[in-house]
Amino acid sequence: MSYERNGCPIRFGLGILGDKWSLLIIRDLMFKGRRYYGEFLSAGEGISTNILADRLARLEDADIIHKTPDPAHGKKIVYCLTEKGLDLMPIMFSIMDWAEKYDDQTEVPREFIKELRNQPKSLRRKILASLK
Amino acid sequence: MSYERNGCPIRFGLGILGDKWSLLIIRDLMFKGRRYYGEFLSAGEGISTNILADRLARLEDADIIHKTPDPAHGKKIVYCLTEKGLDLMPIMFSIMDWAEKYDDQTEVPREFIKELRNQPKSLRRKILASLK
DNA sequence: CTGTATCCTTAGGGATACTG
DNA sequence: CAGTATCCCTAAGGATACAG
Repeated sequence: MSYERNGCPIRFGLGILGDKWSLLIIRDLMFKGRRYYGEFLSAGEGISTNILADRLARLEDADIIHKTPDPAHGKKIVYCLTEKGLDLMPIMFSIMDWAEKYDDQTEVPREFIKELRNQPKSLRRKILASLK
Repeated sequence: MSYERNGCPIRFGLGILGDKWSLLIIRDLMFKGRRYYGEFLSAGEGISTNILADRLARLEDADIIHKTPDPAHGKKIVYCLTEKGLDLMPIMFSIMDWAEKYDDQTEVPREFIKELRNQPKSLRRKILASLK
């Protein structure tokens, strides 16, 4: 009910963008080198455990993120962006551009983001993997 | 509470993207030639009058849209995008690209959208004004 | 035609305690 | 550490009637 997609790309996009938390999680994965449940939790945004777990599950269902057991630490679980998730990057960049122009509180993106932007897609994943 | 901006462009963007209706109204203004309250209402999305009025007011507060009395018809009111609103276009395009790639229900954007995309920004407004 | 006002329902989400 | 399970509360939003 309320809003079905039926062929509109904007409505489709709103399925992922149209809530308060998903895009922040994606941002953390994409630009901040956060990869663990605990890192999202303590990111200072104030998301609560149940909501975080719910969004992670939804994003995984939508094939935007992917979870794997951390090879290094036995217990931990690592989240990473899928191809589909990485392909959200142009949206992120265009939002950043807009905010940079119209929000005086927005800081200029960090250097590595500018750099990232100029790389071919194939290199972006490597750059992200080397973060932090 | 909950989520303040303090310098993050994504959080800033979520002010417009992070709800269910605003982006659909912007889409209607930007690509569908809808300009009147009544046209938004009967767009088939099922928005109700109070919500529509509220979103229009918010978008106007955010300087994304602008309302003027219709010079032609005495009673009507015309909504249009401001410069700031028009500058959301790259975000729209990037969402469309993503949806076109990953949503099999999404139809290829109509020809004029492709055309619009290739125009310099200065011409886009004119093209939009001639819509419908 | 463009909204307000009201009422009511539901979904989102915070807090907290608990589990594998 | 990575979640579930509750409980509860608020804000979002649908329906409808009414007003300028």
